[in-house]
Amino acid sequence: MDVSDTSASSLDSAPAPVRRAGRRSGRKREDVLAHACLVIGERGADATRFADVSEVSGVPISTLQYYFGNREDLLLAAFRYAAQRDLDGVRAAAAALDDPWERVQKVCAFVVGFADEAAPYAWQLWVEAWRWAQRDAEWRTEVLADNAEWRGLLAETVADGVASGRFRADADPGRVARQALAMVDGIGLPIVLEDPAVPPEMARELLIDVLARLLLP
Amino acid sequence: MDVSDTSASSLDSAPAPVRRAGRRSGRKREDVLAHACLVIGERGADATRFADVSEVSGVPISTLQYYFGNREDLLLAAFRYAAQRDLDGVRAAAAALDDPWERVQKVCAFVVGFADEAAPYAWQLWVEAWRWAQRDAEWRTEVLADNAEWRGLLAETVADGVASGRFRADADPGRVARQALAMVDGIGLPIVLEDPAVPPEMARELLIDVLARLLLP
Amino acid sequence: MDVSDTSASSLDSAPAPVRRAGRRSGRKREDVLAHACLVIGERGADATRFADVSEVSGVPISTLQYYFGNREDLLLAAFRYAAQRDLDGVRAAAAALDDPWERVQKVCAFVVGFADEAAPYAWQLWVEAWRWAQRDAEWRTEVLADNAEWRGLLAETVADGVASGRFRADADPGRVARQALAMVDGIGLPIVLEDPAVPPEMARELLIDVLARLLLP
Amino acid sequence: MDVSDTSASSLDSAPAPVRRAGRRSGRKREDVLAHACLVIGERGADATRFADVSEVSGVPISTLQYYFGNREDLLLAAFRYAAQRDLDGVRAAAAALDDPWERVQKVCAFVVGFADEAAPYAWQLWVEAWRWAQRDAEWRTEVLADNAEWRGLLAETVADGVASGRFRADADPGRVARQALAMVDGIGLPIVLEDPAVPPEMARELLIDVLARLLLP
DNA sequence: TATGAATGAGAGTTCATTCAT
DNA sequence: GATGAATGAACTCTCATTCAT
Repeated sequence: MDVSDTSASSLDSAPAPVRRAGRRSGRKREDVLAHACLVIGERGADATRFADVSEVSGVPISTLQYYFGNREDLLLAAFRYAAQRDLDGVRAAAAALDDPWERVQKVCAFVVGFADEAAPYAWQLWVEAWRWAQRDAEWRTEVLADNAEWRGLLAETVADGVASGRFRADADPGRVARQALAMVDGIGLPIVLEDPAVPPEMARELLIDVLARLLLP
Repeated sequence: MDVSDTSASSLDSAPAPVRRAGRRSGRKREDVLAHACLVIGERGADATRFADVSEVSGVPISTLQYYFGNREDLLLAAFRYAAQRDLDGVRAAAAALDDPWERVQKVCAFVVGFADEAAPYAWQLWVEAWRWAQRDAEWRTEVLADNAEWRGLLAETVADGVASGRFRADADPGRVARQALAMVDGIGLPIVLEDPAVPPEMARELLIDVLARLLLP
Repeated sequence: MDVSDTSASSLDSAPAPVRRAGRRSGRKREDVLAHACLVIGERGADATRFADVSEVSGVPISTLQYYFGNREDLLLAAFRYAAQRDLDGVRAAAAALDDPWERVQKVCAFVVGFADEAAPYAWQLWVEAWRWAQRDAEWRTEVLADNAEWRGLLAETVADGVASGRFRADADPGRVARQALAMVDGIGLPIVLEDPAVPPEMARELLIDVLARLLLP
Repeated sequence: MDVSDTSASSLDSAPAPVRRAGRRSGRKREDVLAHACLVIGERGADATRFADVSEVSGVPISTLQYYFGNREDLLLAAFRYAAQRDLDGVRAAAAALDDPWERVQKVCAFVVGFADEAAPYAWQLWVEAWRWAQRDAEWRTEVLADNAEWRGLLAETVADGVASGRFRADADPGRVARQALAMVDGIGLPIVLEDPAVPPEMARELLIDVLARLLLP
């Protein structure tokens, strides 16, 4: 649980920033954010100090403040970065699949960490974001917008499947997307807590079962 | 968002402790915990200071420490208190219902705050507990045990319904309980965030729809 | 260095109170003081809390306060107890010796811990007393009086030796007593610090050498 | 006994830092340490709070912590500073004297505060250091090293005197140094306590008498 | 642009002490 | 006479932030 101890495991393996930003400073900024996400996932947002991010990213504290201003601004920037990155990732992964049923499963699996492409600490960052969104308007906007993106992604896929006849004709894309998202969020809980009563394999199966009842003819 | 400002709204309406404990200190202890739960729900556990609980409950800081020792121990005690209280509440509410289908709906509705008997901030406390459980073994144990209780409650009801023929004969109580719980946890999210895309009434309907597909013949 | 850890070594072996006080409470009081001395020697007076003495002696904190009043009063009482006990001890030990030269050595050896009769932590308690005496009038009085006792004891012995011809005729009892006491106090330092440059055996020899130069013909 | 009251007497007369360090912070750091030594000497190390040093030195508490980290580290740094300063002082004073006998007296007189060059509270700081050294390994190392320096200084001087024939030919520098140091430490006690039975002039004379017996032919 | 130095605000914790029984 | 409950005071320490360079 200690960042400095896990340096060998995950915090050092910050995924290389996805897009090659033009400006050099943008490059460094993204690097910092990727590291910040790791710290947030590891410690939790409330417990994430400038000092932590500084230590992990190698960037001096005052430089972090120069870049991001507030501590809270840094946190929000990190969440925005992660949200975008995850969305980019899942879109890329989904685009490679033709079958709507497989696409739905991929999208759902992504957040919870089933998929290999899943970003580290994706679900933990989600929980952190929820918490802040409950109490901060700016975060709330951000989270709701992100939620809408995911919902749209799912709805679109569902609509595809309905159109192609792969899914039940009476499946309402918007409704099912909301239900699927809820299932995903809910089934993620025991996974992250490593609840022995709901091992990952069972969780996946239970999730897919619900999805099937909602979608498959 | 400020506790002292909202004192008129909810923080003062600490629910009267349920059982009249024999010891005077036990009485006061529970009172403090009820108040602490309100603060935690309002501010979040990380942001809950001794000073906040002291102010809201009227008990001096050093007395809080005398009672609970650590700040973290206070937090954990509050969660334990809330978990037990909610469980007691939902059990009482469910016991009054004969129809398994209505019982299932009542139990599910309880957590998310649909039901009138629902404890204040029940869902917020849940999220807080999840977060801590991710990083603290003691919390994890507590949360998993509590999860098991709810799962058991649901499974039991499902089994009743299957036995009475109210539910589909092929409904596996354990499986459905896990799925229902996931759905409840997941659908709570947009409710708490007051996501305009998923208003409470829709959330309830979407939840019940899934439950119906899982249970009803 | 931890009291609770050394419970097996020394803190439990509180020497049985010397005199059989008439009152039962006096008995318990002495017992507490003997324990308090151990804690003071182990931790230092400043770091000696009511809680420590309570834990070691088994007497509740409020009872300690009921007995001794202030924390400082407890400390002072403990020092008085130890000082008297040590003085009683060394007088008894010295009385058993006929030869003044042996008596002098016995008295000197007592404080530093050479002698078997030496009380536990005698020297540590001395240092603690010095420190407090520098800043507190009451302690100062106590320490000076105790110093005078030891000086008198030594002077008396020196006078005996001079009278009996065992010591140099020109040895001034008062002067030599002061010098001997200084030597004792000074040579105790490396012993307590376990200075490898001045092992106990060497310390004893160096001390006796000086005494010999002062006293022997 | 109160620092704020005695500000006019001694605490304001912080000796100007000896060497003009290059860095500005080094300058300020030394200044703080000089002040800290005064507080420690006045109050005792255990009773020395950040607030005291802050008030006397005019440096904010958080800055003290920024400089030294811990309270204990501040204390240790202060002792190191004082030890070095005293050693430098006595070496300078001794270097000015040709006669070994005078040099020995000067060195011995220094610690106890006879000499004019003596640092304020030198002996009090010694006692504080002893106490901590009994219970803390780091302090012990420091104190033993410092002790060794003083012993070496004395032994060197004795060897000089023996070589020059000023001292007895059979005087063993190492032995005599140990004995002299013990005498110095021991005779300092009544001086600091202002024991009326051993006024400073008598203490000095008693000390020199012993030294003479050890060294002079 | 980037960074080290410095500092104020705030929090947890310890501990002696008071009070009621 | 003896003891548990309760509480205020004091202190250390962490951390975000400001300022100067």
